[in-house]
Amino acid sequence: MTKASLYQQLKQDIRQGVWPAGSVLNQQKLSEHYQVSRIPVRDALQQLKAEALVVMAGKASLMVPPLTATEAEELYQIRLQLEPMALRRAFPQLTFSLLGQAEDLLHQIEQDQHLSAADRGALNWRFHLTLYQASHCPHLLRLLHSLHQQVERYLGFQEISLNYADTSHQEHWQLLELLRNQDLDAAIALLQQHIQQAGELLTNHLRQQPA
Amino acid sequence: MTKASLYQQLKQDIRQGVWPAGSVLNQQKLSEHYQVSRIPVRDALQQLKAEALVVMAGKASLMVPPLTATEAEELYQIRLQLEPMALRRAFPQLTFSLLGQAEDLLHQIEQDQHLSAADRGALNWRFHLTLYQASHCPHLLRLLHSLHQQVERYLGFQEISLNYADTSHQEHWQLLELLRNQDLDAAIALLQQHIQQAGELLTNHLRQQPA
DNA sequence: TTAAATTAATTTGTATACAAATTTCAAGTG
DNA sequence: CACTTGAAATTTGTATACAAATTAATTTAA
Repeated sequence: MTKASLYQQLKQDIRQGVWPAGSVLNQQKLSEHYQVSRIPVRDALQQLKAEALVVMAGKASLMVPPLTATEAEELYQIRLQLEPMALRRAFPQLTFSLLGQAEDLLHQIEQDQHLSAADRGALNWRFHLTLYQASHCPHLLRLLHSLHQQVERYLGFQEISLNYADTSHQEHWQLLELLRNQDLDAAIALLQQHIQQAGELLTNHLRQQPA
Repeated sequence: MTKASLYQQLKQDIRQGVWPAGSVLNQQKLSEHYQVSRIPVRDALQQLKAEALVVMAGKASLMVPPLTATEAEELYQIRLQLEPMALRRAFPQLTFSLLGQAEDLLHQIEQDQHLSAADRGALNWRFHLTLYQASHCPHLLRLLHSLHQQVERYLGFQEISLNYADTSHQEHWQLLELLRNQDLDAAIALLQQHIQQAGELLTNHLRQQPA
């Protein structure tokens, strides 16, 4: 387990619930679990801490942060500001190649029958990122990636993905169509509605099933 | 030099140009300079890396990132989206106590005669933060803080601060006045103009004096 | 019984030493 | 002369050991 991959692995394990929300992550436990010394564990934790994927719990201990409905709403409000901005800045530089790549991802989601909710979520997000990448705004993309990671953990639940998967997927096709037709305003409007809806779904879920 | 303070110190030293843009930060050099072992240096660097206050330079080395005019513009565009949002969400929860605190900061800027450009910049930012804090949006505040840190390094230059200091300061008083009068829309409009102007000043400076 | 204080246990923070990787630089080749 | 190649030097990555701090458990006092 090399350093970069320990960071990746730990992040993935947090995402997948190996270390659930509220877990206190102590260095020795982690170093034993991943069969490395505490030093690379510390390195990974420092990075995760700076990204708010783990948070302080007390004076020195770190934990996987529970996400409240209020926080989720906040995160989606931020995305509601930034993702349209990313799309607007990407729009003039969208190539056929890029739109094709995005379309490929949508086909992939349709074809792969045995896709877990998590995997489908990852592909959906890659669809968004593929479009945004044309903006050539590294800081904006970094922020969006970071914001997405903070909620990613909660997107696998049945209550969220069930029934919504289809709607969301159809909206992705619509978005692609609007972009192909050079209708930026409509695309932005659709994107905003898309994000708002996803946000409401998550916050409602969190309000019903706190923690 | 304890761990948290090494992180703070290193950040401050980057801000103040001890390690200028483009500098490669190697661990041994830093550990000797700060009289600590490489371990706390690594911890601090990991955190700074995750905040984009240092960036990879090659496969393993880290450096203080130069800021291009394009990036500065990007960062200010992001702030232009998020700071109005922060003010909007803060507005209903702004107390007289908080507005008083903000006013105190403005008085402090006026009274302290021998204030460096950096110190004045820090107080100005604390003025903004004081208002935004009423929003009770931890993630938004964290982002804004992070965004500000990325440009802070460049705000001390004469070309930027000279002449603009007065304008900026007056706008802060205006902003406070509008908030006291419960005129949110005007406050937002002023804030947007305020940020835009600051952004243009910095990007123009960077275009003239690259690196 | 509760709350504060003290001690014991655990956990984090740091230094040193060594392994693995990267970077540099010089020699060799076309 | 540019371009590889390869070894030397530097630098980063990791393990172990120990110091300092935090957390917990236990005792003591109100």
